Amino acid sequence: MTQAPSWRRTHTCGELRPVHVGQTVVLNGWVQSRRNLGGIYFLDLRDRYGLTQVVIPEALASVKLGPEFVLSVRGKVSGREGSQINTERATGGVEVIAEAIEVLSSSPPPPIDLSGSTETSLETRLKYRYIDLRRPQMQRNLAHRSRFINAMRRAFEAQGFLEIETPILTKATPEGARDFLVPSRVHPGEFYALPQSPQIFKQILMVAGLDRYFQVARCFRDEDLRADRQLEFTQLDMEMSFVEEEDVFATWERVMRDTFKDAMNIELTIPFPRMRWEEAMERFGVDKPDLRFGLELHAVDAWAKTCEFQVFRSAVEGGGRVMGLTVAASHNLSRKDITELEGVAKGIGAKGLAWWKAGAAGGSGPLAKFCATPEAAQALMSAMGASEGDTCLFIADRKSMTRKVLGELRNQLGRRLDLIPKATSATDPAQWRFTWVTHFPLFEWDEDAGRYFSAHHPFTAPEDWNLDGAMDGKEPDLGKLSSRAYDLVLNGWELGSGSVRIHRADVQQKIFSMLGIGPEEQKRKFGFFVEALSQGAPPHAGFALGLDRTSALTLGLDNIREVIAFPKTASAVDLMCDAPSQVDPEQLAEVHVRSVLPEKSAAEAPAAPPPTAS
RNA sequence: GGGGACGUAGCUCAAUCGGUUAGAGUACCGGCCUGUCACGCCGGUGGUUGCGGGUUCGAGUCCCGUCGUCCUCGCCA
Repeated sequence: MTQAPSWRRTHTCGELRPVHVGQTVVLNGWVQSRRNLGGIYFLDLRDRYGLTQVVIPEALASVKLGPEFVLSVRGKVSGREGSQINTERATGGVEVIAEAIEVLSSSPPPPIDLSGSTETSLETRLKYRYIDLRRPQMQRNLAHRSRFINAMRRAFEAQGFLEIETPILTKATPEGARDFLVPSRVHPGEFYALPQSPQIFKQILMVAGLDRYFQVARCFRDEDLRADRQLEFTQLDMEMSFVEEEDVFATWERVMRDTFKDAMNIELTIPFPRMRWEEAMERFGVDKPDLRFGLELHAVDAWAKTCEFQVFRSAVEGGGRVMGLTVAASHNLSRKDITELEGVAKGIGAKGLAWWKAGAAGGSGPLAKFCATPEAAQALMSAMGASEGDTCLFIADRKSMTRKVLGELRNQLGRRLDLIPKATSATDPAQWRFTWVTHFPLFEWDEDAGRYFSAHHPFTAPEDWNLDGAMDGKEPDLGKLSSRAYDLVLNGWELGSGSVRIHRADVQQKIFSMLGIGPEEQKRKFGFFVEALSQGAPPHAGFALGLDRTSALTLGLDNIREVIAFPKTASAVDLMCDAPSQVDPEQLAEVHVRSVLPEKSAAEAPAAPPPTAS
């Protein structure tokens, strides 16, 4: 009795080389393309590892083989000579002469072009994600992400960190983003929340003496989506005890250096620069500066205060700022460019955009008449760091608006004027400009709510443990307090954030009070946490890095959907499985929940749902 | 919640100022082809122009509504 030959592969589709010539092999994979020349018939078989050309002999030419059919091909490896060699392909020196073909699975023509000749809409890609993910580009993206995360894991383990899992079903957190709620079947009327981050748990792990924790943690925030934001996202979360900022920075710098080397063969230079939040805002207008180009903001308040231009003077006298950007003459910024930039500025909320073509003799443009004297012109050029013929752009407004507008203009000009240097090679470390931004404000005023909120989160240590006298019963200006929160910024993207934490129960309670959370509410929502802090909490600090963003950025992509296997659309829908969706009334009853739809939807509810496109 | 862009064949797109039977490439099907590798050549199938209403002699095109996708502001401790 003879055993039927197995369909199982002996090699992958990216594996065969001239050294295998003469061997009988079995390949498994998807039909990428067919080229039937009549007397000879070629087929490319694809799997995650590559493409291999298969030659179909006459005897097998009648087997129906459509694109994306899944095959097992048994055959002999044959060498290719001269012009037959495909130098574009790793397996191009060989081909497999098929002796037997088994169709493991068939397929209709795919709705997504897998040859790479046309770009399919994201909508179709997400609906048929299982086909989209067959594309080599997507497989490369996911492989890169996997390598990157695993390299980080090794780097943390090498530094003595323990990977510890924390709950997904947890307690709703007041403050911050909207929670996803999960009704409890066992406890009618009560809800779990999905974690916005493992924040409280990792701090408690420090209280528990675990000393060094990390986790690849899924986080959930029920807020609107963006190209760089999903409802659920992944962080490399960590926390460490008996440390301060510099210890956290040094740990992460080693991790990033090792990870970039390991996953991408890039030699990062460490340490990364540090700058206080105030410095970042003053020099770049944003808290996540792109350091790949200059074009820094210049303060011209002193000049503005004494000039004849009423808009500038009143801005400064009213407590605002006058600042500007200097665009080198070589960029030939046109009137049309300036008009467009003014549109951008107004879109953000600026009242206008003043400009001046710098010149010792007064220059030109709307500001020229205020620079009529050589002294005034010279002083403005000096304040703006401008040379003859440079174009200066000015915003005069409230401090925060001035920075915000110029920060955005700076970023746009960076792109429009091509100020970002091109990488000299794939492993050029100069294209990765990291920086730490430190000492963010502790609180931010919320106009609508009429109260202060934590700028980072309420567990962030203040720069001054005495809270500028608040611990002694005084009442400081909350808007002026600095925190020990920090961000890691790469090329203008916020990769992650963290802080030194409050390890003192009394300070934690004081912060809650400052946020308007009274003793009762504190006890109900954070009682267990404050109690933990009061029972031997070590000083500790931590950080969390957004892995979706980091994976995308290190692949040169600006949309995190390209590094997430099953992402959601801008309206938070999973197009493949059509989630969210209605559930059976029995299911709702079981968890003691009844839907109360908004007016409009409620009126439509009895009608049949519209048919979905098929 | 606000703003902008888009929605036409399985896929990617075109269709002038509102005017003939809505086209092309690709895919698919059939035929030819012995060295292709996005094979080539010939032929063919394929459309409720997202959906609903309106204006008009006439709507893919204009108007209103609605649904969906993308970007963005708000939001995202």
